[in-house]
Amino acid sequence: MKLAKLSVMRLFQYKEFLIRAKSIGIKNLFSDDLAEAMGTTSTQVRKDFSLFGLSGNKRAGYKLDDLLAQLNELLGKNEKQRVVIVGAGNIGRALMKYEGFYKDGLEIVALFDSDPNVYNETATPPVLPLEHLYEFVNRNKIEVGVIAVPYHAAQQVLDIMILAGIKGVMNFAPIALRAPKDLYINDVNLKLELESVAYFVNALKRDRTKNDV
Amino acid sequence: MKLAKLSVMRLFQYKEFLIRAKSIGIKNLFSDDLAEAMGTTSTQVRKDFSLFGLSGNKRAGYKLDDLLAQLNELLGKNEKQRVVIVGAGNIGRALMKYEGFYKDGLEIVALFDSDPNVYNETATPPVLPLEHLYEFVNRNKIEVGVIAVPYHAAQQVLDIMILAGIKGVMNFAPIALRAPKDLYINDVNLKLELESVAYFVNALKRDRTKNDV
DNA sequence: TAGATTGTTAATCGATTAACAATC
DNA sequence: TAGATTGTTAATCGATTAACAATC
Repeated sequence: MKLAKLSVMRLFQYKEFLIRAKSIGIKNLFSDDLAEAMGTTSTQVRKDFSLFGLSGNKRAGYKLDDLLAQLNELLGKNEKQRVVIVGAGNIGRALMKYEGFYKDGLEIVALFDSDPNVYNETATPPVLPLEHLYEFVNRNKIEVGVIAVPYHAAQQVLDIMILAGIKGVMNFAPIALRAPKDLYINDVNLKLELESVAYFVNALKRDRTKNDV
Repeated sequence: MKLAKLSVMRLFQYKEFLIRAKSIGIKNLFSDDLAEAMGTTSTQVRKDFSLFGLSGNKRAGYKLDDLLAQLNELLGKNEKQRVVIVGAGNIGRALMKYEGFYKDGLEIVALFDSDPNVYNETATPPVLPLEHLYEFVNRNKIEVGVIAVPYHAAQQVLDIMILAGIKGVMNFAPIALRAPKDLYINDVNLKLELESVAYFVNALKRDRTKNDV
């Protein structure tokens, strides 16, 4: 299957919206309704669906329950995905505390850190010594990891993860990680994202000023 | 100026790398060195530079100090950008505590929340009542805001921000916000990012299984 | 000079958007 | 049926990559 990363991301968002729509009693909708809610176009919606074989009815649009069932199937809601987080700093702990994961099939099973002061083996999820990372991941066959450590530690953590069997990583460290091609890496750089907002605000302001003159 | 969003993002990353390189005494480098460090190609690096008029020397590559100075100029390091965060939950507080912002020109000047239990007017930055958002932003001419509230409150918060004069927003709420075109919005959906990692891990596994058969 | 590197133009790739036939 | 909506094919757009001339 082709990756079509951006389409997949939107499928997750359609799903999110459909769950909300269902909760307020909606039973059927058109691609236009979805587009409107998502801030995209109905063409985009139908294109995404077409890519993944999701189909509706040429007269009555989409049946919400059917669509949702198909999306759940496609996106693998049914398989729980267990996740470890390395780094119990600000970001690691924020993710740990986020309650929204569980109902969508994501389970944070443990955090790891190198600082003994934050160990907490009896918490849920437990915060464990970094040295246990390999063994924990390997024994529990964990496939998804989050790297939320300072940049100078990130590559080292990733190397352990790979050895232990991790197949996909969400990386918050602001560094280009080296990894084999079959590892899926998703870099998220929050400082960069915020910096870019500031940049574009300034850039647009300059533009406006220029055009005013 | 064209937006070239992805190029701008990379410029910030080049800058980050140059600062580290400088700290270990490097004085000159080639596009190839930058590419290697960033996990991209030298063509990409030179293309990015070319887009923004950054030039090197056809024989000796780039002088680190010059390049850094030009990048700082371009990316506006010199203007401090003040930022408000709305929502003092997990994400809002994690961002607040992040120390890396200040040295790159970003200053979190206040958080806002609707829960009186988290108010703290004397902290740095202070956590203030949401009702003060409009007045604070307006009076201090803040232009950048972060939305880190639950999705059902996000649009409301954005509307206040816009009225108060905010021009760019980093939005963590998983919802498509409605806003005039001249507002710059950067959506960051952490759950979605993690879900997609899990998805691609499964998808690639399926692929591999299929090919093995 | 010969070799290495930059900077730019052209080609390719992937994703979005437009157009429109099929059909309920 | 006529009108509305889907699903797909073609066109466009933006970003990346390849090719290569310029030149230090």
